[in-house]
Amino acid sequence: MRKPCCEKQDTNKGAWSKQEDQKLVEYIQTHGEGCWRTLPQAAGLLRCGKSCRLRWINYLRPDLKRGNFAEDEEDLIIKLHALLGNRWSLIAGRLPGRTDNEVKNYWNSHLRRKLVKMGIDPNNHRLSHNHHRLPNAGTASGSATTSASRSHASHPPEKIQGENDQALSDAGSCLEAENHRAMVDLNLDLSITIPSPQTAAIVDEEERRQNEYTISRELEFAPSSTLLLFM
DNA sequence: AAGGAAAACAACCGCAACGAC
DNA sequence: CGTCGTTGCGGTTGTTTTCCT
Repeated sequence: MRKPCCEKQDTNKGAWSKQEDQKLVEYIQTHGEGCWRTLPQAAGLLRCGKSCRLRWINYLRPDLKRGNFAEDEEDLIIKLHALLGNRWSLIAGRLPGRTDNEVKNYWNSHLRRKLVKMGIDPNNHRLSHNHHRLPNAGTASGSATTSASRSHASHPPEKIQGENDQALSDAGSCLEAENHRAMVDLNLDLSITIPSPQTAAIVDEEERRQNEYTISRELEFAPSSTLLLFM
């Protein structure tokens, strides 16, 4: 039986105090990021390691860029979401100074609504049925509509199988055809190397990982501006 | 000014991946 | 090669703030 990550009875929960923040920052500045499990005790914090890690990554790290998202950041998030789905850490990785939690929250509170207003289904980045042609859709935040309207990318190609098994099983086989089509669309819109649609439908776990790697690599090396050009 | 609703933000939880042994 | 411990991720919930009536 695995031990829980922290002893529940002796840990603080909820908002962090200034003193706690200070202890954590000082400890990490002195010792660096190390074993999160042992860090709280070493730093004299009554927190579980997970909580410390989250606090550091999301709020205390010196390289964080706080404040409002710029328009180009918004744009990039939308486009990356269309490509990657809810993989916030990957998306955040393309936005210097932003954390996955921040991006996720911003998506849920701002961008999701924004897309809905534009007549775009934020789940799949396609035009909603009741907005077959929205005069200005796609102007406000760039050309998200372009790919969004044609792709079914909330389940990005490389995660069609596996990660979304439950959703897929619910949707049934017709969705596979839909996803299948999305892959073709992605190829058209995003210029991303994806295995042929024929193999995609039956891609196994290993191939899926491989695809994921391919896309990750492309994102890793493609400058943001290049991505913008594609979308 | 007060109260309720909505939005925004912060943090927790559970699970999966990964590495060490 | 299997098991275990740790870390990281994504979903979700709780709290605070802002807006509206």
